Amino acid sequence: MPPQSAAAGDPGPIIRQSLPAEVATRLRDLITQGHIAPGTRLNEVVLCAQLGVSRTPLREAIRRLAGEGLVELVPARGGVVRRLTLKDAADSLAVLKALETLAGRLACAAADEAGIAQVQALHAAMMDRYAARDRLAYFKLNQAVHTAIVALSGNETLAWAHEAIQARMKHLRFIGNAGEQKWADAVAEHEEMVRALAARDGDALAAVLAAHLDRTLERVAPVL
Amino acid sequence: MPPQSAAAGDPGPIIRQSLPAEVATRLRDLITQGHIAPGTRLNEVVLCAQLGVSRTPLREAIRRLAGEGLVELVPARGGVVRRLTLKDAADSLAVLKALETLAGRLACAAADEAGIAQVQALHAAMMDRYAARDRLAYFKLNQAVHTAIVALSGNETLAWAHEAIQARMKHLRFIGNAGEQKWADAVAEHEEMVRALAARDGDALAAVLAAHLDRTLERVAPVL
DNA sequence: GGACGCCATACTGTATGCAGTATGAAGCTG
DNA sequence: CAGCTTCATACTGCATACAGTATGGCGTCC
Repeated sequence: MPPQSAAAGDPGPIIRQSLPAEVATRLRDLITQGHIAPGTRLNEVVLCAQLGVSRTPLREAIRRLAGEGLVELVPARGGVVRRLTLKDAADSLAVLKALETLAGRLACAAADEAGIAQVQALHAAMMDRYAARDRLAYFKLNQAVHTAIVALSGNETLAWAHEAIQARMKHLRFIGNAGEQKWADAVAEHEEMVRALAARDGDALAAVLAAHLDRTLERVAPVL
Repeated sequence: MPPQSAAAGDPGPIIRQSLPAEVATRLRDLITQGHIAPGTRLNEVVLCAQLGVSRTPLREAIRRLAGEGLVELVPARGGVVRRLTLKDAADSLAVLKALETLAGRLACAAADEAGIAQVQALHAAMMDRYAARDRLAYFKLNQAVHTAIVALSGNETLAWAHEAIQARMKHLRFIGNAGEQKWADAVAEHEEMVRALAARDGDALAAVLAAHLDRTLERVAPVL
């Protein structure tokens, strides 16, 4: 969501808030979008040249991703991109279900009108990208909707945990959106979600979110 | 749980699996046990001398703790020990409640006899330390019981998230155990937990865990 | 011919040097 | 005397050099 200021490879000219954070974001994208395959060793020198930074901030970024569970740190061999099993996906989705269910109830109780409007705006933007069949943008807005709903709960720990676990699943969700019917189903479920939120019906929202995540497992299972 | 081999300050003689990990553990203990107060800036050079390591692994340890949410990383000022507010505690406990509730149900359904026996053994050990009023050992075994129950669920993501959030609360729980009555209540609730687990009554276990965590908030609230 | 052991290589892990920046104190001015 | 500016200091963030270790190829021995 935060605009990556220095997209080019050369040393950014403007102010930057945190180099390792930025590097981590870029690396994360590289992994989730499949440019670095699961099981691949992250060669530090190569990535240094590729991302235009030195080893120190790169290493910190790798550790950060390791903390999120995207890469595994094996001693004396560095970081390797974590390979997700079907069980991993099922586990993560089960936890996401518990978290989003809770978040949904809290959001309906605590959210202000502006927050709900913001979710609706994100949803509308997502529908727009869906209509245009812009998968990458749709994908990002999809995640943003879920994140926004969780944020509405007002529970920061909840948001933190959700973000961390969602990050692990990004790759799966990204490649798992194939199939016109599945995609349409997911979109329909999102419609329901936003309706339930607008009506502030916590139970309904929780139910829809739970169902949505169950279906998500079915949608991503084939790729594993 | 893993035995810290090189407890002394000098460079460890034997094999070590990962220096930053070990440093992170020691730093974590320092923070959770209150030797470093919340709000304190982590001066790298001082801690280097204190822990007997160089800046690089220490920095990595600090980043690791930042990833767990124990310390906050402010640009150009390094790491400061995070100060928990009442809201933070309430938020974390709400999430723990969702996680442990789920874990309890899964554990009752999936655990094998050996696993249940192990939890019972930990509980017995905890009761022993309670009888001896050994607060530090009780505290650690208490955490271990919760962790073991979550592990019995067989859901690795769940275990990961639980561990991460529990780490943030360790300090609070450590200083929040004051008061003989509160302590006795907590122990009684633990008795119930283990009984429900042994009976494989998922609903009952979930209910007890939920109540236990609600009470935990009441127990730690006074210190905030 | 196959298997074991040795050696060269490449990569990670650690230490240290250097630059940028925030901070606090001292001096100056209104 | 108060407030502001300026400068010195100390600390973080980054870069790079060094050391330790796993790995893959090659030669040798059985």
